[in-house]
Amino acid sequence: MISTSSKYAIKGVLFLAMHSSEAKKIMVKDICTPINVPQAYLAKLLQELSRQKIISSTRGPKGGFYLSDENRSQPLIKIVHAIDGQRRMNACVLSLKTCDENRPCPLHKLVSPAKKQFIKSLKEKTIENLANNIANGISFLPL
Amino acid sequence: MISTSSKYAIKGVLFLAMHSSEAKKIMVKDICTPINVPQAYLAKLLQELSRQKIISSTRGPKGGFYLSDENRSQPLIKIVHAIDGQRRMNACVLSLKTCDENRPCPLHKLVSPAKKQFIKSLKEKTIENLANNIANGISFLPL
DNA sequence: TCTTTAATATGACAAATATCATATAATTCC
DNA sequence: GGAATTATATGATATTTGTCATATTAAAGA
Ligand code: FES
Ligand code: FES
Repeated sequence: MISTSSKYAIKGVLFLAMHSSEAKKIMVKDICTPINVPQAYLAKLLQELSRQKIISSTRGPKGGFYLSDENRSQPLIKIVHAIDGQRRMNACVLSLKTCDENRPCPLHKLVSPAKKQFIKSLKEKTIENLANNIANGISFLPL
Repeated sequence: MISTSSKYAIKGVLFLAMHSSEAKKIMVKDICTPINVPQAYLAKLLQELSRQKIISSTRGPKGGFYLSDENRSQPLIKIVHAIDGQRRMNACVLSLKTCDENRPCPLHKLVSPAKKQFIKSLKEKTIENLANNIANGISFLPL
């Protein structure tokens, strides 16, 4: 449903949301350990997100990754779409060509409401929203 | 969330539910084409399910796979547990070690209700239930 | 302008998953 | 009992996904 890459990307972005700012950029090597993701892998993912303008970065000394205010206001789903593409999330559980109400697979009715709800959440909740939850002890990031 | 193998297995079992009986066994080569799954792959999966007594089989001429009445009354989740193991389905979306309410990851609240609901359906609905839906044109199997 | 620092780009490598192939064992029918 | 048939067992290959390594490019500061 959601790839390991996306999971890592989300972890990384949420970490940035909590600890970085335009004034305080963070290097991958300082992100990977606390969120428990291999450094080179995370680097690749953050680079991709940066290319897609979902997060921000600058290189050189004092450089690193960070989140602008605009970045923070983006919905979570942007991350997973950037990494997994648009299709994966919307695909049929049984991998039928099309997943729609007209010609539903046997599992469609079981899974569709649940999945719609999840996708809705991903579209509604912003990076900032989730970061706030962590900050407030409502949810937890590492490990 | 649910592996390709499980998808194939479910397709195969549902096909058996619709077309087989103790008196009418079906060979893999007659199942794989209509449900669009590679023959050798499907064979392996059905063999595994047979070993785990989730479906039935006999070899030799007039042999093949089939579903007994007892087989039909089993919940869907048995198939996915047999193929994917117990863990996969219950794992945290972000792959944290434990997924529980006490120390939820940032996505837990977004995905947990949806997933619980889906798992519940898989536990409640029997193979027969879904087969009936197909028979009644409520859902569709092939492709 | 030169050195250092960090992201970027590219591609090699490893592991997991999915797919295919072959030999063996059990059942039926003659 | 022997030939044909079909599941079973086992393992090889291919593809995808995840991981690692290296060289390049841009920014900062002296
Ligand atoms: S058709 Fe399979 S999940 Fe919608
Ligand atoms: S802790 Fe991540 S989904 Fe429950």
